[in-house]
Amino acid sequence: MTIQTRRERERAERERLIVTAARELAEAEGWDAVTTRRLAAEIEYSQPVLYSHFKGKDAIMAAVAVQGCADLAAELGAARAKARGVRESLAAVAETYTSFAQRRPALYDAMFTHLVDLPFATPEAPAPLREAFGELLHAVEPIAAEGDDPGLLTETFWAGLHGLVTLMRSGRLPAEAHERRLALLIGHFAGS
Amino acid sequence: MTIQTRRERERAERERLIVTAARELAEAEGWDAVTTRRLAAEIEYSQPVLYSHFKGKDAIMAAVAVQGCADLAAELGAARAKARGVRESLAAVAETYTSFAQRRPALYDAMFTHLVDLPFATPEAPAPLREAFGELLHAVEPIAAEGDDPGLLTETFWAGLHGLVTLMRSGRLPAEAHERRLALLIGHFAGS
DNA sequence: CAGAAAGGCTAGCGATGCTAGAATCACGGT
DNA sequence: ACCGTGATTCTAGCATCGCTAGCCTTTCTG
Repeated sequence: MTIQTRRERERAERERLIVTAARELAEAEGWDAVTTRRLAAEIEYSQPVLYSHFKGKDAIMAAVAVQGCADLAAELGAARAKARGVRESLAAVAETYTSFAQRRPALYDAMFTHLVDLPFATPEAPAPLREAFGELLHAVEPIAAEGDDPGLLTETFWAGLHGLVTLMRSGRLPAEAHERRLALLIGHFAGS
Repeated sequence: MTIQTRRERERAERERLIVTAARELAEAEGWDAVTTRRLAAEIEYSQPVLYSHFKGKDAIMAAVAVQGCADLAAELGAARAKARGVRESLAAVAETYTSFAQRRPALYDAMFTHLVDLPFATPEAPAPLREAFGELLHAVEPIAAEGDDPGLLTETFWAGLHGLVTLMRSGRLPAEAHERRLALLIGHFAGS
């Protein structure tokens, strides 16, 4: 038994090694630099080892995305804890969200831009994904009008944040007006 | 002169052929199917011919994106012409925008998702891009409060639409609630 | 009509994701 | 103690990608 469990423990550790190496390489040089060869060299194993852990490169990106969602959820939670009122919570969460996207663009892409076959809007979604959405939900819920579905409102607000972030990062929106656009979005959702 | 102009005319025609072939292939089978070899076969020329017209595959996608913006601008203009009031115009434009994105996902990706080096938010941006944004601006302008910059408000509203579209198409938002989310977005911008 | 020049094609380079099959290692039974 | 067995890892290679160098044919010019 002990020998079996040691094997499994080492295997799990190597899997974590792969995911963190992929994340760090992506954050340092972008996802284009994360080739299977480069990643294999980084973990000091050969390429096929990657495929004994993950179905392919996309699966590795998905694992990175899940880890990223945990990070985001933690940051959002911390921001919400510091904020006082309802509107301040919303603003703090929104600011933290867009800041996260700008500080860690590669991670954000894996989470929300790249096509990846993760169950998202279902109960089977990985816990970190639901937690990150839950943080948004907690901030949006208080500003929902009677009769509004808080979940739907959160999704819509999230879409606003996501749109701002992606359009700005691709150069389609000028970056210098970001704060003002964010204020407009919050203003229109929190009721001026 | 005539022979020179004929040459140039034929060259321009072939360039249009490349762009439309790329667009049709992308819309039919997705951008992954648009390889330089496949595209060359489609236009019945060899690969290097593509590179005598465009710097690379990304430049071809950019040309397709510009063409797509012209299409979108036309659709938005038609929708706005039919609508009566201020709020109806906004709703019609929003509905047309998201419908366009769902009907022609590959085209939409080239325009607004794919990383492409087109000047966007500047006066040097290609005319179709400015026209498409102008259509949005015309619909959003009337609902801007005094003191609000209509351009910034349009950008923010656009971001909301873009976020809804991209998150839904990647499976991160459930598609069946799209209409209700869109109604929420419009409601919060047009003042309940 | 010979030479120059322009344009298109064949062939190939380096790199990608992924995989088959050889080789190596640790383990268990006699 | 030793050898066979099974799992694990690596070497080598496939098909395909975007892109380009260099030949070759065709066309224009003096």
